[in-house]
Formats: sequence, C-alpha cells, structure tokens
Amino acid sequence: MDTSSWVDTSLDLNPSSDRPLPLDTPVHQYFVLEMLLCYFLFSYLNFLILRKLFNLLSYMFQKKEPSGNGNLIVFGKKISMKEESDALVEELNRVNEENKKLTEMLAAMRESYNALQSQLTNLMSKIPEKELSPSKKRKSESSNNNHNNNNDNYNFGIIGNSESSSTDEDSCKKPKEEIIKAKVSRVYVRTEASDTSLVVKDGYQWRKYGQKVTRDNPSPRAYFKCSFAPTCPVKKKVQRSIDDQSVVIATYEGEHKHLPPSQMEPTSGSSHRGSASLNPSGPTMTLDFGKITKPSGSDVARICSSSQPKMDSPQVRQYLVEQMATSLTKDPKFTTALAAAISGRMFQQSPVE
DNA sequence: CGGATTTGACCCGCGC
DNA sequence: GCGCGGGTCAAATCCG
Repeated sequence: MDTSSWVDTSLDLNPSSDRPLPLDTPVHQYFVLEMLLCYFLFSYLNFLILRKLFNLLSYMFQKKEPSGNGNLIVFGKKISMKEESDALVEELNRVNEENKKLTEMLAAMRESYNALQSQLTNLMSKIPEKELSPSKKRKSESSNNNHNNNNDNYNFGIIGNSESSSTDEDSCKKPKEEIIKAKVSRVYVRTEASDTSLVVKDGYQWRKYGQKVTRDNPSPRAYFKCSFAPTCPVKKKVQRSIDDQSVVIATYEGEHKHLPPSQMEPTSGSSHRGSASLNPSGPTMTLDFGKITKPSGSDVARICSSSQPKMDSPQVRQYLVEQMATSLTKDPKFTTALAAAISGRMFQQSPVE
C-alpha cells in the first residue's frame, strides 16, 4: 500500500530553500519559530498516522483467526478485511485533508513573513542616513552599551552608503569609503560566566590583534581579524556585556570572502552538511540561544543580531534552525510524546485512541 | 620553530 | 590646538 499518496510529507520548510530569510529582527525570529513549531506538529501528526497504520497492519497479521476466514479481531470485535481497509482509507483521507490545511496555513504564514520582511526593508531604507553614518559611531556604541537594545536594529546593514557619505561630508576621503561599506553586525552570545576568554566560536578562524579596556565597560574588548586577512577583510570585536557578564557581544565588520574553514575541508562528509558543529576538532559554533523558547525582550535582542551580514549566511541560519529544533526537543513534554510514539507502543496490543 | 597571543606604543578622529 | 579614547601596530612572549 502506498501511503505516500495519502500522507503528504513533501512540505519544504527549509527557510533557505525558497528565498533567503534573513533572521535579523525579532519578528523574523518569531515567524521562523512559528514555522518550526508547525513543522514539528505536522511531522508528529504524520507520525501518529503512520503509527496508527502500522498498528492496524500488525493486527491484520497477528490476530488472524485460525479458521482463516479473512476476518480480523480488532478492538474486540470482528471486522472484515474489506471494512478495515475502507476505514483505513477513509482515515487516511481525512488526515490528508488535515495535512493540506496545515500546508495552507504554513504557506499563508510564509506569505505574511515575506510581506513583513519587505515592509521592514522599506522601513529600513527610509531611516535617516544620519542615524547610520559612522560619524555617530562612538555615540551609538555608547548607547548600545547602555543596553538600548531596541535601537540595535537600526545600527545594522550597510553603515552609510556611498551616497550618504557624500551628503554628510563632501570632504570624505577615499580610504573611508571602504570602512563605510563594511557591514556591521552584532551577535549576543551567552557563555559560561566562569569562562574568561573572549572567544566566540562562529565557524571562522580569527587572529587576535589587540585588546583594550574601554571607558564605559570594565571588561576588556578584544580585537580579531579573520585568519584569511588580508584576503578577507572581516574584523570582529568581542566584549562582555556590562550588565550581564555571561553575555558576550561580538561585533562583526565586513563580510567574509570565503567559506568557513569547516566547510572548506575537502573531505567533510555529506552527513555533516549544514551541521553547525561541523568538525569536532575544528572550529565549532557554540552560540547559545537556549532561551529562545521563551524569549523576553532582551533575550530577543540577544538572539537577533542587530544586523544580517553573517546571520543570513546559510551556515548560521541552518545552525539557528537546529538550535530551535534542539530547544523543542529539549522540552520534556515534546520528547516524552515523541518517545512514546517511537517506543514499543507501536507494537502494543492495546487499541489506539 | 612557526604561528598565535599579549601588551605597550602609536595613530587618528572627535569634542571642547 | 589639545586631550581623550577607540582602534591598530608590532615586538615580545607563549605554546604546541
């Protein structure tokens, strides 16, 4: 019996499959999370259906009467093979309808997401360029250190286009343009409070070239360059949050012009594809979004980088999805339900619902 | 021994 | 013009 005709499991929920879904705002995060939740519910539903089907088949093969008249004893009464088959088909048809509805819901959700994203894009383009100009760098940075995270979203993207630089100061020098073009992103990483190292494992290799104690934060700020410099001009600054020492703020400048080292390895098995902790011996990503299931305002700000350059890289996006999945699977209720479904209950003789 | 890290010195932009 | 403070350089040091 070909169940695939009834149970449609062909949903493509990979956020990166259709179009890029930059996870650069809390709203985006919520949408992705919602989609993931739907996905898990959907998968679980499908699994229940298959389990039901399997149960019925088990009865068919195990509870055949010795007389072999073609009837089954199911749920304590005799049911003919024909009736059983009809019931099964009917049930699967019904569930297939539910699947279709879920699919439509997801499609609608995705449309809303896309619409919202375009609105945000429009909105961002209308933000006065002055707010994005590097001349405000010092001020904005200090305000960030005051944890005005709501404004973080405005401190991202291309910091001042070439046009903006000319409007602000016509005397802008050329070397500046390169800096202006560099995209700036900020990532909040929760680490062990006891961990004094300012190491943010993000899949890339970095070379530390400086450390400085800044005025408004007693924690030292570490300066890193991409190991592939000067080919790759990306820099990052890492500093502990002033109010939460367990949170490390990594500020990225520029975009990598190469794949992460873990993806450049020629023999990396396909089984590792998309995995964030790609190479046990190599750089691994340890971004901890553990609170993502119940994000508070500040947590959302932590989860969402203030900018997109690296956060929308396929690897990071994939990792984020995996983190969300991990968060879900860490939920005892979810795992209990899943375990119960997977476990020997499939073979139990007790009636299913 | 070579690459990575540390750390004091230096550079440079900004505000007064 | 000067001082402050963030960012970078580069020699010294560390480490595998």
